[in-house]
Amino acid sequence: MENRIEKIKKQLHSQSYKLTPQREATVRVLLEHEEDHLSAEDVYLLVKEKSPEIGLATVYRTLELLSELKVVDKINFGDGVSRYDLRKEGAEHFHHHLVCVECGSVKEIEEDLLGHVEKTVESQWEFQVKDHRLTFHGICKNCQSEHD
Amino acid sequence: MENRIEKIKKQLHSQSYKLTPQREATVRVLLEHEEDHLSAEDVYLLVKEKSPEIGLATVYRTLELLSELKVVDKINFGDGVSRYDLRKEGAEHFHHHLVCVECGSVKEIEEDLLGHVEKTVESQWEFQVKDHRLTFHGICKNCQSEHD
DNA sequence: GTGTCAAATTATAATGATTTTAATTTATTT
DNA sequence: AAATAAATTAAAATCATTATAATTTGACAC
Ligand SMILES: [Mn+2]
Ligand SMILES: [Mn+2]
Ligand SMILES: [Zn+2]
Ligand SMILES: [Zn+2]
Repeated sequence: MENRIEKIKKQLHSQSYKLTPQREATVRVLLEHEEDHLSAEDVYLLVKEKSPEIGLATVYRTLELLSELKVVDKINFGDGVSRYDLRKEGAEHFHHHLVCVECGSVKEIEEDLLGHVEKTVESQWEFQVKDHRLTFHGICKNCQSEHD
Repeated sequence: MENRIEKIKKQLHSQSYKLTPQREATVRVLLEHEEDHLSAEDVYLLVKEKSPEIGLATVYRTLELLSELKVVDKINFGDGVSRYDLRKEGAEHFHHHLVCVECGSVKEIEEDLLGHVEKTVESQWEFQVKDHRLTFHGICKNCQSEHD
């Protein structure tokens, strides 16, 4: 944890941003909820528990900043809000998601899986791939068993 | 064109919805801009050219309805608006997108490409895939040549 | 240490996309 | 033709996000 924060601090400094108390509190919440997909409001409420004086606008600005630095990825599952997802430690690309259309659960896939597909895209479509967003919609393991 | 509209009409009827003049006008706009990725507002303005009496709320409701029927897919490229994308004729799955981070252009890939990956997801993660969303972010052919 | 400046934050107001509401119109059934 | 349900309109409301103005913080110069 402290280790990850140190790294993020250095990333901020390298672009001459500071790790303010508000930013640190926000990062801590993100680290403590790494599996989740929190909205700005969600993050705000969680940060407020430990740092009640923080403002919602600051959380928004911090998340935007972390997004520019690629510390988090901003994603959208189609409900009306943006969600913020920490990059996995040392990950080159954004990870994938499995969204269950029955129960709404979201599972993560950290394996890349797209190496071959990206090579095809680069050669067939002459498009130089930098990153990807992949989400599968379907029935999760749980909901499958409940069905029959 | 008339052929596609007939099909959509039948899809609506099968769920006991009607193809009202407003709905037809909206579908026509979508068909005439199949390559584009129009926002609700975009669609509204285009429909208004031929049917000036239509209301924005109707366009929203129509797009929502078409989305439920899987005639269109609602997507989000990270700017603040939802965009509505017609399913390709007879397509089983949603098509993929190549978004250029330099110029913002969006290109479509109709080939599926994910067959193998989906098999892996089904067996390794025991997740029954129904559909997918895949977007690549990178440098388009045009912007590549301008670079050097 | 005190003054100065830029960056960051706060509280609040504004914006803009989308949804809801109430009244009206249209189409369908009796 | 009257009754009923579905769809639409115009307007207001909602809600996520962004902008604004005033205040605070922290680094640096004197
Ligand atoms: Mn995730
Ligand atoms: Mn498309
Ligand atoms: Zn499920
Ligand atoms: Zn480009």
